[in-house]
Amino acid sequence: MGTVPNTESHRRREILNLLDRAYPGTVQELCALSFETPFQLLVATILSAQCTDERVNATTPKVFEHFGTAQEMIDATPEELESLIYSTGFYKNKAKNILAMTRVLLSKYDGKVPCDMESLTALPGVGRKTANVVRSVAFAQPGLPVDTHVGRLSIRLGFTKEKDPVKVEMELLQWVPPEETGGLSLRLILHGRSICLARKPRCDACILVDLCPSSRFA
DNA sequence: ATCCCGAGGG
DNA sequence: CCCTCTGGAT
Repeated sequence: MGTVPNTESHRRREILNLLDRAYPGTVQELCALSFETPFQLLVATILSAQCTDERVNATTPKVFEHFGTAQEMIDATPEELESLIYSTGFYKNKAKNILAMTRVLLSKYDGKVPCDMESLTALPGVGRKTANVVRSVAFAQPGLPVDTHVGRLSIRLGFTKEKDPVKVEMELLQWVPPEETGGLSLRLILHGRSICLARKPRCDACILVDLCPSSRFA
């Protein structure tokens, strides 16, 4: 037989292993958003657009104090919600989307968050990235959120040449084990924020230098 | 100035 | 595919 070792698949596997070691923990532990239910994670993720997790976590306790479930959220007025989430930015869109999304949850899903991709992305204000966060973190389902970091690092690491987030996701799903998709996304985000910066990647401090085709030491 | 776990509309 | 929506931290 003498199967020739697939060096590319080995390289990818080694990158996943190194990321696991550098950023250990379960998907739930790696997710920086604080939440208690799928509904709360969904709201927190909508709020996280162009906003730090830290600010989202400073905001959600006050929101969930009165509007922690779909049944409670439906009673919030747009103005009330807007003022509560104001500091997360895009507050008008976010408030409108959260309320519209809540209405659909109540009318179609008995107030519960669905876990399949089609139902999730059909919700107002819920795109593919948000749906993948909810699936992988709240439901422990396969899901690979591709944000700006995941997209950038995927190109630099030679995982893809695509820039479209959906295409990046599709390519990664072809070889990343389903149970590792959520964790990989979170680890790439953490690595992108701390080391593989958009402007000045800190290759000198990167644990992946030897495996990265874009390293300045490559 | 630039970045922070985006989504919808034209 | 481009634009818009937005405040806060650095």
